Amino acid sequence: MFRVNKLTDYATVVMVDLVDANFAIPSQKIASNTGIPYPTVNKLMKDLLHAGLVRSHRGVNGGYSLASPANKITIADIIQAVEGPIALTNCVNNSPEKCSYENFCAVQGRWNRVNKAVVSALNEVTIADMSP
Amino acid sequence: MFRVNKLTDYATVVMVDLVDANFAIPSQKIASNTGIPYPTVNKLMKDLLHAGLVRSHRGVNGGYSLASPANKITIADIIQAVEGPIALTNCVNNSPEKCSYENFCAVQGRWNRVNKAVVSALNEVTIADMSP
DNA sequence: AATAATCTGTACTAAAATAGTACGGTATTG
DNA sequence: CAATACCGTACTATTTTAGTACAGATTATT
Repeated sequence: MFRVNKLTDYATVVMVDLVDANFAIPSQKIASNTGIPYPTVNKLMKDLLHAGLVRSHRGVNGGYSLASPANKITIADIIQAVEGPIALTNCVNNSPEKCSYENFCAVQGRWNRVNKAVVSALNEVTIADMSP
Repeated sequence: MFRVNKLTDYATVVMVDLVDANFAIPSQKIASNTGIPYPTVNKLMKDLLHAGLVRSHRGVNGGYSLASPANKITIADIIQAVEGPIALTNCVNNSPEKCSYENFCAVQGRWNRVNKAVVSALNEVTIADMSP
């Protein structure tokens, strides 16, 4: 099935929960707000942090907040944060792997166009759009 | 990783191999043309046939041919043929499954917009575009 | 300075989806 | 009627994803 990871789905819910928050929200709170299990929220936050989509604050009153305005963070950003580079097939330019048929394949290079179209579609929707 | 199945990738190669063919091409021939293993080609052809993307002819001189002009068959068609309905998450309208958080989820319904954008991106590229 | 709250990194396990294989059966042509 | 080629189902192995655990690091508050 052609779909995003369940974790990516969760990640959008988490990100939407951070929209309009004035203070940092701890994982524990995010978990109870969203219904996503606490350990899973923790795992997600690490990925979102590494990708620079959220900021973290440790210690008492710590937690997470968005690193940019909600209308600047797109679905493509979230997918990339959780799943890595968007490469629909191995023969797409930014794929982390190589295609073994590359040399004689009839479609070589042509997936790039498809990939670009999908990435721009995913870049058109922001978490501000996803927020109630 | 956000990607199409390997089989979908193969399927585009197979479909491109059928573009400009004047006669039905047997699986065996498709396999040797493309480098995709024969049993895998067989499996693919069944899916493509069921989806109505190719026509089959049994017996001597049988094989497969495109069911429509190459510029009418899109990448979205092929993905759907091999992987089923395109539903990026469970909370998308045409998803075969249901989301268990549905009632209180903050993003409920909003993935539909993303899904639509992706589907139309995938419908803009045809196998004629993918063909050398 | 001590304490409690909270993030952070790594590694492991379990579950699910995908890829690949096998084989007996059916239709068509010559 | 024999050779060619499709067709349906079901199984197995592999890979990917999801979920869990836990020890360590940092900070605000008292």
